[in-house]
Amino acid sequence: MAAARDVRHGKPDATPGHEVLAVVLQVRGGVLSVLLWQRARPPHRGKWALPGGVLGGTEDLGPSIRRQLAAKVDVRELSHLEQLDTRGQVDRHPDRRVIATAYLGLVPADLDPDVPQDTTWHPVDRMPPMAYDHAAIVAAGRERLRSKLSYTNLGFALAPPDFTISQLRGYYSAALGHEVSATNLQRVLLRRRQIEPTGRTAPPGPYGGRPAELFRFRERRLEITDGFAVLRPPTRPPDRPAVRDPGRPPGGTPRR
Amino acid sequence: MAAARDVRHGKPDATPGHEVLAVVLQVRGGVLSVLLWQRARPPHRGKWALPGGVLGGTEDLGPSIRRQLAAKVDVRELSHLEQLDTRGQVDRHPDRRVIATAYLGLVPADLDPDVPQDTTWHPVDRMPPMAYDHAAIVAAGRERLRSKLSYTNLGFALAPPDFTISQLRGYYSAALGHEVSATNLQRVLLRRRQIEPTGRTAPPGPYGGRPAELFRFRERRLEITDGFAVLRPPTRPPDRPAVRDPGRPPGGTPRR
DNA sequence: TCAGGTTATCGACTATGAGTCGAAAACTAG
DNA sequence: CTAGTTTTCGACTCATAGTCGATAACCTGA
Repeated sequence: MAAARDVRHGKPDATPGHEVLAVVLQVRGGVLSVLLWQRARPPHRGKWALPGGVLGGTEDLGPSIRRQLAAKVDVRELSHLEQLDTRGQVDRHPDRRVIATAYLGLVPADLDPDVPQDTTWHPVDRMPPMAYDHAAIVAAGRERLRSKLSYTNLGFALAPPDFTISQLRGYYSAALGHEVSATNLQRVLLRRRQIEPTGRTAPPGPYGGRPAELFRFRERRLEITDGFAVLRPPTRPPDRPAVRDPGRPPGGTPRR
Repeated sequence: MAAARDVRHGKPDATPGHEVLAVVLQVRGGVLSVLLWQRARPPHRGKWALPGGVLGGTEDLGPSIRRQLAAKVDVRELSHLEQLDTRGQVDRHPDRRVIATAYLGLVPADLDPDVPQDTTWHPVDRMPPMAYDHAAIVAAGRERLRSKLSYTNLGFALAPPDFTISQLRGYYSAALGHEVSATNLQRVLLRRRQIEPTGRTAPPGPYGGRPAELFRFRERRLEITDGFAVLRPPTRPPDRPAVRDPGRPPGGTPRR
């Protein structure tokens, strides 16, 4: 691979091109999936690629990725978009030098956005043959999501506006790749004041069962959960009234 | 500022240039400082800028920032280097479109690398007038350092090979911006197995006092501290299939 | 040599948040 | 009403972090 460098790029001082790409993730049917389109033309004909394209000459990075994404999916359904990293390997593109800035996009579960013919969702655990270095970029996106679920409220971007704890558990376990306890998830997210009950309930399942309460995220923009940094500042002064169990008002529990 | 866009950039489809920049941080005299050089020529003559420069035509991003840094500081003294983010605002450079990929570099305390005439260290809390958007990039670098100190072993990049807990406390509090308890720091880093005693001690201070034990970091490459992710996988006991099965055997899918 | 001052280390205690488990609640179907 | 199902919640345990004070190990000066 490195051997190809010297012969492949004729113009050493040519300004490299710049493209933007996006790893768009969604939990679909309980499985974390990524939006890919299949290339119809060389290079990498037939392989699957991330949505994206070359940066416009007067276009900022963020607006550019939104514009490119609009060709593959309704951008309004994106619940989150953040920059991932930038890759400049000389040989990452076979024809010419292209620097790529990758983004991570998220779509709430239960949505099924219209996509073009060449575009489909693929479970991240069963990726098709990928073009360029896009497989590595997807891996970076998964990792970013996984880690941010721990110390931010990013769950809001995976979940629809209202959800039960069971559903939320499904989104988290799909994104994290391991089982998540519903009890613990609820307690943790309530304590962090990320979610709150809506007061309504979801209809019971086919076999009955207690109807699940519906919750929502208090905030649908990214916030880092404070209080989880280690080596905190010394005893934070009486700034915060010591968050007490926000869950229930005094007389909450039903009869006996 | 946005009003200037349309008149300033004549060639809408011109390929933008690409540069790399680095926020190089070091704790100097107990104060977190950043390496800056003063521009001798317009634009932004006299203002201070981050080390960096345009990306070579056959140069990867990482090698490029190392090459550019070599002009300002001995790169071999860098204890850490990682990509920060990429900025493509059309008007971030007054003359032409330049996309910048920023890096975060760290130099261990107690080193005093040779730097050119135009280059000096500046306490991050007293920044001089900055060129371009470099002030914002420095802020991003500080934040990255601060946050990674909490959940990685990045402290190794701030500290010299051997150090006392007191010294280490100084590096951490300078980088974090608040006091850090030596007792707690030692216990936390020992438990995470980030540091270990060398068996030697440092000479006592001018007023005597118990000589401090010397410690070192076990690993001088970045490692994320596991066990601090919230919502961990379920206590992985001895065996356990560990395989998630979205579809449950007994029940069917939710009713319709 | 010893008393007093200085700095580092360490153990004990407390606080907080997370993981586990099982009982009870609230439904459906027959 | 009973049996089966699913959700909710309290009580417990565990792990890690923050605080405080006692003790150790060194210095200087009388």
